[in-house]
Amino acid sequence: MESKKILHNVFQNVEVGIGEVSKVVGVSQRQLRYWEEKGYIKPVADDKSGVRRYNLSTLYLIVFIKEQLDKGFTLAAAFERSRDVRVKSKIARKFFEHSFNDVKITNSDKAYGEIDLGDFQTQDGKMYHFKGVVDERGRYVKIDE
DNA sequence: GTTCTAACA
DNA sequence: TGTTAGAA
Repeated sequence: MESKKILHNVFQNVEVGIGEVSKVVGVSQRQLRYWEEKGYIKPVADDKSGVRRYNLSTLYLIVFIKEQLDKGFTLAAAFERSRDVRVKSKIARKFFEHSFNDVKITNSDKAYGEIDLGDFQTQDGKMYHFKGVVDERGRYVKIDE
C-alpha cells in the first residue's frame, strides 16, 4: 500500500484514553464527560466496555476548545468557533484543491520557493495560472504567463 | 491503578 | 466544575 495511505490509517486509528487526554491537554476528566453530555465531543463508538477513547480529530477538537476557554470564551462559544474552523478549513481546502502538487524550491537554505497554485478563473471568465512565491521580497502571488 | 456513574459542595 | 463514594 502507498505509504501515505498507511500513515493516514495509522493516524486515523490512534486512540487515547480519557486519563491521558486529561493529563496532556489540561482538561479535567469531569469536563470531558460533561462536554460529551452536552454533545460537543464523542468518544470512539465501537467500545462496548464503557471506557472512553478519543481519536485524533476529537483530540484536536478538545485541544481547540481548551484554547478557546483559556482565551475567555464560554464552552458554547468555544464549540461554535470550532465549527467555524472546520467550515473555513473545508472552504480553504476546496479553493486550494490540487494546488500543492508542485512546490519548487528556489533556495533550500532560506526556504524560498514557488507553489504552483493551479488554474483559476477570474470573475470575468478568464483563466490564469497562479504561482505563490516566497523569496527575499516576502510572499506574493504571481501570474504565470 | 484507572475509569465509570451519580450525587453533592 | 471540583470532588468524592462505591462499583467494575
